Amino acid sequence: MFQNAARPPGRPRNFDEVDAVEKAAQIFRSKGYDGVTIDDLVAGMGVGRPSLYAIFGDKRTLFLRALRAYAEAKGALAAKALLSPRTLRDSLAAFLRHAVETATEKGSARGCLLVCVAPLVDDAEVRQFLQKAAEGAVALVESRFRDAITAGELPSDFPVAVRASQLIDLGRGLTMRAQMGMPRKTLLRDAEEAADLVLLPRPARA
Amino acid sequence: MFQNAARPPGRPRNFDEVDAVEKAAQIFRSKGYDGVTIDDLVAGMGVGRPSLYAIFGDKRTLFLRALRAYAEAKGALAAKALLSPRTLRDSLAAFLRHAVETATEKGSARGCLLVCVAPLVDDAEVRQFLQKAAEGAVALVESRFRDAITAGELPSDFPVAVRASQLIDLGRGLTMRAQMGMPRKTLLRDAEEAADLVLLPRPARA
DNA sequence: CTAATTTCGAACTATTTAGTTATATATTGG
DNA sequence: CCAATATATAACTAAATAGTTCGAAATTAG
Repeated sequence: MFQNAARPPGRPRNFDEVDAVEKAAQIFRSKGYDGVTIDDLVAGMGVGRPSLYAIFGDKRTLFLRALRAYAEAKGALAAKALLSPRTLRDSLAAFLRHAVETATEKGSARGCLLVCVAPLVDDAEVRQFLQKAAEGAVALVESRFRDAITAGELPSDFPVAVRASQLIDLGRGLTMRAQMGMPRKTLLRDAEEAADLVLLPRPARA
Repeated sequence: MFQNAARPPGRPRNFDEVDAVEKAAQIFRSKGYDGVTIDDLVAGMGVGRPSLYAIFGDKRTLFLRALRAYAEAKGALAAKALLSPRTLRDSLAAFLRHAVETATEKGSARGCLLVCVAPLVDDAEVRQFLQKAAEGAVALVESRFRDAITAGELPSDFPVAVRASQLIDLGRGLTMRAQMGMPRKTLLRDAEEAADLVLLPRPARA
């Protein structure tokens, strides 16, 4: 009863659907939304033009799907970097390093689909998704801060919400700079500095 | 001898060149580079199509000109916000508030041509310009920090370069969030928090 | 008023692009 | 082998787009 992958009737596809969506995400990441033509997608995904329309719908629909897949994958990796057992300082640094590394990978487009290209897409559903994703990222960092408070790594009055949002903003800044061509080495150094910054204690009250 | 604006021969233009470039910048800002068609520019700039080509060249050339004009105007305002006589804390906050306000102006596109759209343009000259502009912004903040050290507002070992770069990154983050539709009120609050953050003293050495 | 100059407006051409259709091909099930 | 199904390849259509051309209009100079 494990043979649930019975081949469906009809000519088999000569591409993998999940893989094709991943490729679409990379195409959008490197050319932006408006810069991508259907021909770019047909060529880059290895899917015939009629199949593309039949299976993935139009460009907008495909973009949304690629965006969701990208965000899910990236979110999982980011959570792993942030939540693996380590000191708080190292968690935050690992989180930012991961952002820098994916944004400066050799042989792939610079930048990030979520940070650099999706915000420019003029579409309500995309905007809504981005807002949710951003909220999720902040909440993840915030929860890491709270764990640190519980573990006694941070004082209980540490401003978790503010600092979490600031860490994400600093990560966005690093990613934007990656997109602009700043070298990885510089950005990795700045990632460490950013992790230090958001952990600075508030000055003692008067 | 002040009549140096002698009318040139030929039919006079019925648009102002500087004003048209400004309008072009707003069109690019609201639709991105690839999203803008020549027809968009013709309609939005109030310039006839053949005149547009004759006077401004093709889309890429016009974009570069619009970008330079936008950056110059924005840079001047940012410098004014940053360098007007006030406390350091208020200078930084004013700088970030200004970024938030222009990125969330009613009746105009959200975001920023420099932060949100130009980095996605796949063009060496644009990239080079952006790098210079970013360097300039950091240098401006850095020099404000140095003034503050001279004025005794900051300790002489304050890490001016690192914190200046971080302030710009935080500003980029705020601008990206503006583009994503976050309300001005929230962003203005976060601008204040960001100004406070980059001024936190380093912990006393052991 | 005439000639020269420059812009304007509209139309035109060639190219690119989105989306569809038609036919051939590969597979399952009987 | 035959019918049914799903995909692949290529060609097609209609629309959008970039860039140009051409005659009319507005101005200066003589």
